[in-house]
Amino acid sequence: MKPGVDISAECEFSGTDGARVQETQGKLLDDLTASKLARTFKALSDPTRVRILSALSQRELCVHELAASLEMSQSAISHQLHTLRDMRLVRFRKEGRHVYYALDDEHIEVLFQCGLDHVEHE
Amino acid sequence: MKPGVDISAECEFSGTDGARVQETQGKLLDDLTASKLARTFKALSDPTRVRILSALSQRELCVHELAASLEMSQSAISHQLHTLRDMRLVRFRKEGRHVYYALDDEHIEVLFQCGLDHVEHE
DNA sequence: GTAATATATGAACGCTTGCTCATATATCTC
DNA sequence: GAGATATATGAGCAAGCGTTCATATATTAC
Repeated sequence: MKPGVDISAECEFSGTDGARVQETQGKLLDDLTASKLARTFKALSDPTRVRILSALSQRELCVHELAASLEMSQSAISHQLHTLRDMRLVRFRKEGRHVYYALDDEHIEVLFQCGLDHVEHE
Repeated sequence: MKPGVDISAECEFSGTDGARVQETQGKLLDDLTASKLARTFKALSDPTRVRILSALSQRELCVHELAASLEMSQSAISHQLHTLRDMRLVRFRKEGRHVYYALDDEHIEVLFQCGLDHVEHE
């Protein structure tokens, strides 16, 4: 009933609730970290990108090989590679007219595998 | 130069390329698994959902407490909880007018933490 | 030089997503 | 019963996303 330092919780037990809310807020992931984390997962949230990473986990591949392997247009693959590059999940090297892409680090493979475990675990 | 069993790769070395493509295709994640995996990551690809899961990793919370903790509308939180419920990432129990949500299993926490490691690792 | 190949990218379009707002349902208090 | 509280949900809308198509750039072959 007393006004208190409550934020906006209107649950029946406002006092206790306020304390729980404040404690939760204190331990909550900060906004920046939450956004970064969401961004990381978002990079892996599309089937095409997942398949690209799956292909690259075997060996480096040029754009055309990726397109042929996934049976998708070169343009679609290039656009997705752009996204993956922005996220620093892949690196590339040029060789003549070809551009070979590879996974940027093994850490993303760990995350990838971790997701796979979850899928198989269900 | 020979037509071969090539799929659609037109790289200069079409033969070798075809072999690499076929080998890549063979080891590639199948479509269903790729989609499931993408779906799993997509569930974690939004800052609001990340923050909800972060809050629930501390303790179970009712909708209103979540809304207050994240300083978001009850409706927005409810909609996201619906999504998380669909993905079986949270479970809930009713107690009077309240509905308390909690993480559904520890496995999602592993994946969550794995993503955090990646973010901090960068 | 021209032609072909390999890749990147901008525009457009349809689909999805995350929010708000209004409202429905359920429970509790009186 | 009426009114307040807690949650869920449908409609609507603006923003984002993933593709295609057309085109630009770069390299190689001739």
